Amino acid sequence: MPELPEVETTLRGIEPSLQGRVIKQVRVRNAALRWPITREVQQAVGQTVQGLRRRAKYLLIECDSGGLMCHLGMSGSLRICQDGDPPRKHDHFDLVLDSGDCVRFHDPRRFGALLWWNPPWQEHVLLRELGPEPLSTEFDGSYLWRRSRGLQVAVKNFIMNGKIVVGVGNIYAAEALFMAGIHPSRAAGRIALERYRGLATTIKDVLAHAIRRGGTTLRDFHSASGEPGYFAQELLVYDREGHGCFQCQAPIRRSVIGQRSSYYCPQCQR
DNA sequence: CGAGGGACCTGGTTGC
DNA sequence: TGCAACCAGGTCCCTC
Repeated sequence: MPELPEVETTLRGIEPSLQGRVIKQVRVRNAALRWPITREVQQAVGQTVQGLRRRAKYLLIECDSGGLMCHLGMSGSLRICQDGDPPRKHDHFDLVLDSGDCVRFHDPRRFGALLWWNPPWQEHVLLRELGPEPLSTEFDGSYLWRRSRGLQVAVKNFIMNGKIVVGVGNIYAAEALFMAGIHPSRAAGRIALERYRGLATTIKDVLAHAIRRGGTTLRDFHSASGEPGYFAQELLVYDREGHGCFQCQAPIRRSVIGQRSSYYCPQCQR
């Protein structure tokens, strides 16, 4: 479900309910997420939420000292409800606030995570080695070009590698490569600087545009308020196998690259 | 070091 | 209708 735009949409949705509130309770119904939820997260109890931020696809809830860190994995979502609303299946934890609101985490596949971090969050082991944010100025074509020299890996895997750049998931990798006219299985080290300039631009464009649209809803993504995202209607290649390319009418192809489905136009992408 | 594959989970869809 | 196979938005970790 969640790529960077969906995480950003979620953050914006829960922020008004969390900002400045005291966390009264961290209620764990099922600790068996990607990593077991530990007792450390109870340090949040009694602390005031100072702010929310996103790093890669991690949501950080900054408290007075330290904070919580949540990842939505493949199928996770956070929504605001009232403490006392009956939990549904797969509602694994709640952050109960002094307002009576409750931030509720739902995740059928349980690839998500809830962790505690001690400051500075930048040094957390899961965040320390991450590449730049795609929407930052340090991420550009020359950065991609520099990092890719000598690499044989497919460019699609390259841009989905969080040590290179964060937040580019399977959907938006396919979309950005199509818009840049680059074949997803081309070796990353065999792409010229000019083409990387184009790719960095399309990555920024597709992510920024999807955020404005409230994320992509393919199956079940809903924002914190329950609204679906509206980007799915605008996908150019993702999940369009056999349908005509919007640019040249050739049938869109699907192939597996790095164990993930990859969609591309065999005519427009080289 | 880079590249590739398995692992973690549940549920929806597809095809026999 | 039943059941098995396959597929899914992420990413860490192991092996070669």
